[in-house]
Amino acid sequence: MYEHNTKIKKLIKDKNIKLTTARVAILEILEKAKKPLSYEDIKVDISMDKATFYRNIAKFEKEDMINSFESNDKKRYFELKKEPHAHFICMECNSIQCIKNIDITLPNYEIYNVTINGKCPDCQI
Amino acid sequence: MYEHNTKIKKLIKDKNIKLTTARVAILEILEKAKKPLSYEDIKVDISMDKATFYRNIAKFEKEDMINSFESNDKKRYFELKKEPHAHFICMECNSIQCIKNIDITLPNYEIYNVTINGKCPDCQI
DNA sequence: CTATTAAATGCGACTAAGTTGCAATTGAAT
DNA sequence: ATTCAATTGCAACTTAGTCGCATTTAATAG
Repeated sequence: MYEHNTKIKKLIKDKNIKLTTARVAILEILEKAKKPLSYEDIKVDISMDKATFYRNIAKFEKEDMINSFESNDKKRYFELKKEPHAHFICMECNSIQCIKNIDITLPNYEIYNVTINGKCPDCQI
Repeated sequence: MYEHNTKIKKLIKDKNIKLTTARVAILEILEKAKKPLSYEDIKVDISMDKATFYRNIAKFEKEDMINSFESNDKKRYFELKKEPHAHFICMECNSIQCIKNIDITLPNYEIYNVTINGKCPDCQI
């Protein structure tokens, strides 16, 4: 059905959730990608029902394993949670870029996610 | 049909778009609100077809009169464009707050919009 | 190793924000 | 007042994401 990978398996086992092929597959793709992916994106690589995908994503978010945000194209994008960073979304070409050299703090607020919308260097006239 | 207001009328006339009652009504409500509103929000005050609302919003955005962003509840929120500022969206209570004392610049990027997701002070345990 | 059972999967039907086509209406300009 | 393009409102549509339910799978106990 899907490929396997011991590192990813450990990641799942460490949380107390069931180790399933679908979960391994999702996390493996997210790790390989090294950029946020949507359901449409993962579907290119593996055929998985969207209900399964989104239900697992919900579980991963609850277990604090992934981040997500909505892009310009109305789709949610997901990535493995590593060092916190912001995302830039270009409103011209819809590309998504991870922005690491920015950090935002607001006293008394807990910040999960920062999204910056605008025009990327490539899309300036 | 809707209320009128000379200040808003001027705002429309200054762009080269038609002055219609729907447009006056939308801008007037956005101005009164002083916070971003969704279609659902404006519909509480005036009965306007959603196609009319969204088509006018699209025109306002094209004319650079308003800002918009998507909140946690999957709805788009709109506000009159004034001083640039970020928005904080609480993922617990879905409230939206304007954050003025933050400014983000990225060399070679044009930034339209910054959204911060997290937990607001009221929602910390 | 097999039986048990709670959790996970996949399918199809559904939801809801936003979009589109089109006929009727309105507002700016002559 | 007349004209004509732009705008409005309705209904039908689109589409990402959700939900119910019957079937399958993974973890555990025996």
